[in-house]
Amino acid sequence: MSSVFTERKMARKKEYNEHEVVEKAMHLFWRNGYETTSMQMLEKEMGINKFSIYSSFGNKHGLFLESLKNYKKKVNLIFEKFKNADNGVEDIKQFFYDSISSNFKKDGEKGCLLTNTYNEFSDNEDELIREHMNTFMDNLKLSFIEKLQKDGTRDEATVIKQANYLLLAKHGLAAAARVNTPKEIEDYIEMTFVNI
Amino acid sequence: MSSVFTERKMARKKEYNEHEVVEKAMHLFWRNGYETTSMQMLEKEMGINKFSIYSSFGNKHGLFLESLKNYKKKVNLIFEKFKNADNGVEDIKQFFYDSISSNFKKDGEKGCLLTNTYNEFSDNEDELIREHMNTFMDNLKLSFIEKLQKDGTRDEATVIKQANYLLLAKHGLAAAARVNTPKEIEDYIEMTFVNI
DNA sequence: ATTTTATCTAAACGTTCGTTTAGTTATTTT
DNA sequence: AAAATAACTAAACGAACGTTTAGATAAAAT
Repeated sequence: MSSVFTERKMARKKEYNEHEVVEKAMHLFWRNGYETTSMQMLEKEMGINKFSIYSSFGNKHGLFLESLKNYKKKVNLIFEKFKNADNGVEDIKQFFYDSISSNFKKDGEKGCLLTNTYNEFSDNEDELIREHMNTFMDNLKLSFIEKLQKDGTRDEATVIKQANYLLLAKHGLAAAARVNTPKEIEDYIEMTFVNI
Repeated sequence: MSSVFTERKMARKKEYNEHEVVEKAMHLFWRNGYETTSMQMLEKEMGINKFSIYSSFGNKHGLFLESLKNYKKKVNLIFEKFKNADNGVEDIKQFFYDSISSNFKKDGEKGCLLTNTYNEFSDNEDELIREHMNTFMDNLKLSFIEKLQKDGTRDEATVIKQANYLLLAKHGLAAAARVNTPKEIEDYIEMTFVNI
């Protein structure tokens, strides 16, 4: 990744790896959300000084954006698997399972970082964050539509309606994953796909 | 309501009505959440001085609890209608519609205050808040179970599974109502009940 | 070997937060 | 009318926030 700023000739090596500290920051943001995570907590979790954070990422907001990008990379692995699969609606269900399995509390993480962020910033005018969220949601919806069109014989209206339904279900699922057990989530996914 | 503290003989009348200012505080908390709402904003919205807030409600947390109670009163009107109805599963669907209709953006409110609070405090150790949330969720689930048992011929396992499903759907719905349109929400509710 | 400069630590910055206090005003009690 | 006191205004409190700065350290360039 290297610094987000223009590279200069270096006089002293960085004692930390930027990718590693972003990974740690991401997990902290994931556990606590943006506002609740303080620079002091980040300093401790990332194991580097505030100055180092600022020189590498500009400010807290810049660090959060890098954390989001880092999270998106992981999500994209699942998303690519989903798009490359070829079992129609069954792929969507599998995608739900794959998404949720990564949403579970390895070390206190709650739900999906992207969905949490979408909710935390829903009434916020932060353009950069909204851009991240909207492209993510749009991509998801388009993929659902594509899968639904390829599979079975749905008319256009049904495809749109079911895609909307699945998008909301996915959103609700990620929110619910914050407070429900894997078993409850599993039942929910199965129920969701009975009528798709 | 009167003050949350013991009543004393008064030397000067309060120039505000406590119920009215709680109503205003509730709407502000609803729009912004607990942490994002500052005492300064509350002061302005409620139209009274900080001192008055503290003498009436103790602190920000006390004011929030009063706001939650106030919100619950409104929710309970819908909830009572639901419990007193006698059309089985159809009542649950109507309850979803009734709940959601109150979640829409009259003046920028986002979703359901109780669900928002449940999410905002999900990793918080605040006993009083958790108590509010848990009793609310438990009551909801019990009511769903009761309705499902009375209606049709479901076995015990199916009742439990469907009640869990509906609870998650309701939770997800309230979260989704923050960022989706009424039309999308309506489609979602209809889809939800196809296989119940 | 000396100079230069990026990175480090640690302290301090100005704001804003929730909360409290000091002093004034208005109403009740004597 | 005077005394007592609850409710008011406005200023101040300490703590925590995100951010910046001053000075020490270490590696590259000369």
